[in-house]
Amino acid sequence: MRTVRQVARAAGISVRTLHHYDAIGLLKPGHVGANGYRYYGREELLRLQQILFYRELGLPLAEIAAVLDDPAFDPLTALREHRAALEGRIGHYRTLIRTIDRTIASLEKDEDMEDNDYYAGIAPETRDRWQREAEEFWGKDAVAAAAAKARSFSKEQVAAIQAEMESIRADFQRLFREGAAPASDAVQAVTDRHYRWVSHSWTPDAAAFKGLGRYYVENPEFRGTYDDGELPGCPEFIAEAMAVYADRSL
Amino acid sequence: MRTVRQVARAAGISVRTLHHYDAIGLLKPGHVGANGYRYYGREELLRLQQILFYRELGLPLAEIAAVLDDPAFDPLTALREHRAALEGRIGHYRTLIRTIDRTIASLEKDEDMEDNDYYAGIAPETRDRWQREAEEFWGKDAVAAAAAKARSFSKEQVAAIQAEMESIRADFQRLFREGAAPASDAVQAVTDRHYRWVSHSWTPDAAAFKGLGRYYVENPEFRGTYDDGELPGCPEFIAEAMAVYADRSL
DNA sequence: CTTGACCCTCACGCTGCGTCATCCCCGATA
DNA sequence: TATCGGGGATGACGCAGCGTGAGGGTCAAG
Repeated sequence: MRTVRQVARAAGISVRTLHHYDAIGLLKPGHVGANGYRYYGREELLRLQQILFYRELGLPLAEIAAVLDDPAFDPLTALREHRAALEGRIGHYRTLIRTIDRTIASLEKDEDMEDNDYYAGIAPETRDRWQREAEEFWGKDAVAAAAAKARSFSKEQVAAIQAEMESIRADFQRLFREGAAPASDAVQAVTDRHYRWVSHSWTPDAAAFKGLGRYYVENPEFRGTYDDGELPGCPEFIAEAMAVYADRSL
Repeated sequence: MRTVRQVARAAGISVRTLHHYDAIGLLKPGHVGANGYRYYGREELLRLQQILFYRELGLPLAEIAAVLDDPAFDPLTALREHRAALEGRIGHYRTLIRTIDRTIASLEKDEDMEDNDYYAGIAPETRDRWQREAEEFWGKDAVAAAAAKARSFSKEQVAAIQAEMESIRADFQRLFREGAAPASDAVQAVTDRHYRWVSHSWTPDAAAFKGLGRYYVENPEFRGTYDDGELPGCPEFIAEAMAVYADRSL
């Protein structure tokens, strides 16, 4: 029969943790003295070792309780699910790291750039053509307003915005390759980010957002941006996702 | 001037989130009406875009506030630190996954095994090699005695013992990462647990315990167990702790 | 009997909102 | 003008897993 402190020292945890485990019913002391003192026996120590093992693996305490208390609950299943969850997190973090790398790269480049232009790095004649096309599509005023707004961003903001667009594009392409449905949650989530991205310089309504989607399909320049020469149908996929998004959320 | 709902829809976040950002001072409305209504202008929307961008990268809100509010605070630095933190988490998760894989393997093997073998889940040829190496190191008799003792445990005991070893290993690695001294109380406490763990099947004297430490350093199999491919020096650290322990307590 | 070392029970804090519950406000309609 | 529906606002609890006091009994030793 060991006291909380003795158990805590032996197991390398805190007394508070034992209190907590007792409170949530994960590990109750073998005996409780008349004075309220907790006493732990061999059995509890073994259970504690099990708990700490699973905890080390990152399983939530509730899962641990389920594994230990429900004999029908298969630890193999629990571990495999947990493993999958961990891999998912790793993938997520890797995506974040890639985006950060791109942001860092463009921030570093930006430091020796003078103006804050979204389209820095793109040939002037191309930019002019884009502008003419955009004006035809949405009107001169809208384009001018968007451009003015764009110029108001700081270098960091521009860099962040560029990086975000790269990330969105990559996500769209990945989902397209994976065969996701335009109306699926995953695709719609990316579409939402895309909508917010567009909103940096312009706040389109449902019709305008759908129009932008069609623009991606019809304009060869944009097609090339999204299909990368090897993803035919990707622009249509994105346009469809945008149409769904517009109908649902705008 | 947009209301909370309008901003929330446009940005794809919830009204509650805006309330929250206001409460913690991350994003305050441009104006607050006499009725207490929050109104957001262009400036606030721009700031919100920035916030959401960094949030996607996984930066905590406090960090975001620092980046946006302190002009002296370099976003490059913040991003690089965050990147490093993400990589750290990835490494941690990978370690967990390896441990889980080992556990799954031993659980699976255990199911069609009759005897309670410590090294369930490890390929027979590997076990044989370990055995030969151990016999060279400590002698045939000692190894045979240890093996016999090991077979006397129940399944639960074996599981507990395995769990304890995992826990000890994790503690050693953590302490090593934290830069603890081999002779420090914390490290010696874990070393004591390790000594007691070893004693399950074998009661080494001071010289033998030190020898086991050297074995951890020299044997690539054990090195890999302790340095996990990213903690070079960890085996030496443990060996040193064991030597100190042996001199002091054995 | 007094320490000093332990034990106990609250209970807030941290992260980032989700989710009610309760109540106020505003524009449009009957 | 009374009313109603769609917001808007302010608490406040909940979640995960304890850390960290606060305030107050208990116990063994001197």
